[in-house]
Amino acid sequence: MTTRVRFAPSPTGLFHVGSARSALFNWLFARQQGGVFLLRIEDTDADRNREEWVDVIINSMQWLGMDIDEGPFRQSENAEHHKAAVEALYAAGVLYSCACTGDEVQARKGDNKTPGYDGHCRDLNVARSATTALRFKVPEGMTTVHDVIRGTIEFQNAVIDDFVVAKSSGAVLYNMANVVDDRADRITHVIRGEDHISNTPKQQLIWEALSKATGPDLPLPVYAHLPLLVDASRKKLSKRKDPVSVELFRDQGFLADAFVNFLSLLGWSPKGEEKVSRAELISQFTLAEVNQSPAFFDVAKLTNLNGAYVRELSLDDFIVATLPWIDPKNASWSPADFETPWPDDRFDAERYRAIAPVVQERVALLSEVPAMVDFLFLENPPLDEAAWAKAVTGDADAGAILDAAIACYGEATFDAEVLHEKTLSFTEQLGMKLRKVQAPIRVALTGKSVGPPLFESLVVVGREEVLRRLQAAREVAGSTAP
RNA sequence: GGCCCUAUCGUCUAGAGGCCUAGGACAUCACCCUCUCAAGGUGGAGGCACGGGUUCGAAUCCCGUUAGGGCUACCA
Repeated sequence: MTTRVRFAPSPTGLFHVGSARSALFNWLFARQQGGVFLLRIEDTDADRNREEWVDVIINSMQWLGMDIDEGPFRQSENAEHHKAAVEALYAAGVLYSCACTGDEVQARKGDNKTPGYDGHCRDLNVARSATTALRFKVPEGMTTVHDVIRGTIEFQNAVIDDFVVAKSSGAVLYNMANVVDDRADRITHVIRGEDHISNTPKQQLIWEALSKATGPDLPLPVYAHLPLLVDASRKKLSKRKDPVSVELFRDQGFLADAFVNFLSLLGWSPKGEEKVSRAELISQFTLAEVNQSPAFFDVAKLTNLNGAYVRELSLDDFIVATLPWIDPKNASWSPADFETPWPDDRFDAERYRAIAPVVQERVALLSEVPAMVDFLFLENPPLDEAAWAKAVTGDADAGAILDAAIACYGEATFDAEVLHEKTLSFTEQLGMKLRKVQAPIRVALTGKSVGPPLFESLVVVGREEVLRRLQAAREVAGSTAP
């Protein structure tokens, strides 16, 4: 039997990292088993769904490279099947009509310890109407869930209340719709978050009732409940409270491969190195090895991993990957709320390509690139006041250093090696250290005290412009001379 | 409250009774390298929640306690 798994999100908010991790583990498992990965949008709650969230889910999955074999399907499109299944179960006597309102249930419950519905209408044979819901008649006994990750979990049926399967409006609810679809889609493995554990016995009950009432007699799927992803206060990640939307990470310049690799490390670990390729992930992944305790999403670790992936890119790939941040016109997509610090017409692809190799080694996030190369495309790069004050206007030696640099760079060949040597020699003549001498030159050139290696930067900017900037700085430089 | 899940460095994890003086990664600290910043290298600090069993032997198995979390909707 071929493995068939599904990722079944509800489009009720941003696509967050917890959902992405669930999708990933399903996808990895499907790919490894040579199975089928399908996407089912569970949009039966019309009040909470929004079409734009569907697009976000699909776009995010595409970005992460999780290709879907079947779908995306809309659960809402199967409404007739859901209703037919409900009727079949009602006819089979598994369901009963209930006229209780929520308030009535609450009022009767008082401080009763038993949770949920009290079974008030269970044997009342209430006539079905537009104000009655349909409840599942939970049988006596015990329901046992076999979970690949957690082992056997037993539920006394007495603590499972007679849950609603179809609203008075006729709308079919999650537990029912989900099972009907899983059966129709011939799902073999249900891989989802731990927050669904308590739904599982209900779904098993429905599954078995359906097998009996309508057939076919399908075996229960294998269940695997993934540990939750939690926030800093160890609570389940929330779409509302936590800024963890997948698109946000893409917009900050994380690479999809790094992101996927990091996600795979939450609740699971590969043999050996943590940095593993997608192919290796697919071949190594095992559901049974997924651990059982909740994990916190550590952005610092993701960032570090991302840096490693960035450095590993070929020069061409690096340039293409950074296009959205440096040359938006030629990029295939654009990060939200982002503008290059320079006007389009001042961007120069040749210069960017020349500096890119040394920039690539220095960024962890692609979004860090613009600030590192802005001095190439801006006539007057923004000045870091503190750096300027310390290295140029406030340094008594700055004048002498800039004088020497101007004299030297006016004649030297503009080659990084050569400039390095020549600078070293005037540094010695001044009786200083290169560490000190590079500071005012760097600030004069780039406006900042940190950036790409100085000599490469000088070469890319070019003699004429270098001299202009150094002279401008010289005008205001600190000096010991009168 | 009830049911259920979980518990190894700050974080993610390795660990399937002796290989554990508990390993790795990120973060952190120190040093080295160095034109700034990164990267890299070396080293340091840092953990089995607690209490009982079982066993010759427990991070690992059992029980309890504590703590955290999930669910407890005519949401998914």
